[in-house]
Amino acid sequence: MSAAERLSRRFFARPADVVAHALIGQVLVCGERAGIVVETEAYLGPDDKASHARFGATARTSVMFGPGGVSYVYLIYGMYDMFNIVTGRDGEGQAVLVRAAHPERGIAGGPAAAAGPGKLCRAFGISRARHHGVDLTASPELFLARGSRVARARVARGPRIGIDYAGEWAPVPLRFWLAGHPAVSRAR
DNA sequence: CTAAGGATTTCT
DNA sequence: GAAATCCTTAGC
Repeated sequence: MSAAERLSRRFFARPADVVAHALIGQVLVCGERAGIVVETEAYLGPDDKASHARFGATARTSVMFGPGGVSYVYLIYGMYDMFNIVTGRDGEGQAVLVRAAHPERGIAGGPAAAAGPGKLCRAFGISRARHHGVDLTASPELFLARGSRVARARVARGPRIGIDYAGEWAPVPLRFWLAGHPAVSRAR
């Protein structure tokens, strides 16, 4: 078997909604652990009222305004890490949140171990302390690799979760998932 | 259903 | 400084 093909800068340099869709079916690798991405959400930049980028570049969000292909990991609700990938070009402030994965290798806890963004980080061992601001196109530990192709018809899309405060942006369908996969969040 | 939990941001 | 907010999960 040939070495896994790592996703390149070019892959991540596209708009967040394009990357979020294209990430479904790709392989997330963290050390010895790996799984197939089955749910993502796109955050389009400072104008997107649901995005952390809506306040501009702050101490927390500065990496969002760097080049695509870099990780953005933050803490939510005081206890859960969220794994995001910056997309687009330098300065655009776009990112994709990886919400769920199908465990493939090295992950304890069964099929549901990476169902949900907080559980995904725990299952893969992704932490803010060690994996924030990592270049996924260069890191030997944390990166994305090309998975088997997923037919477009199998990728569903709908509104993002937990962003009711985002006004006109709340209903915009920027969440993507593998249709019918058990690890995908239930819509609210 | 709701409590827990800590950081971030904005407001006074 | 203080307080409200928060892209969640586990446990009643």
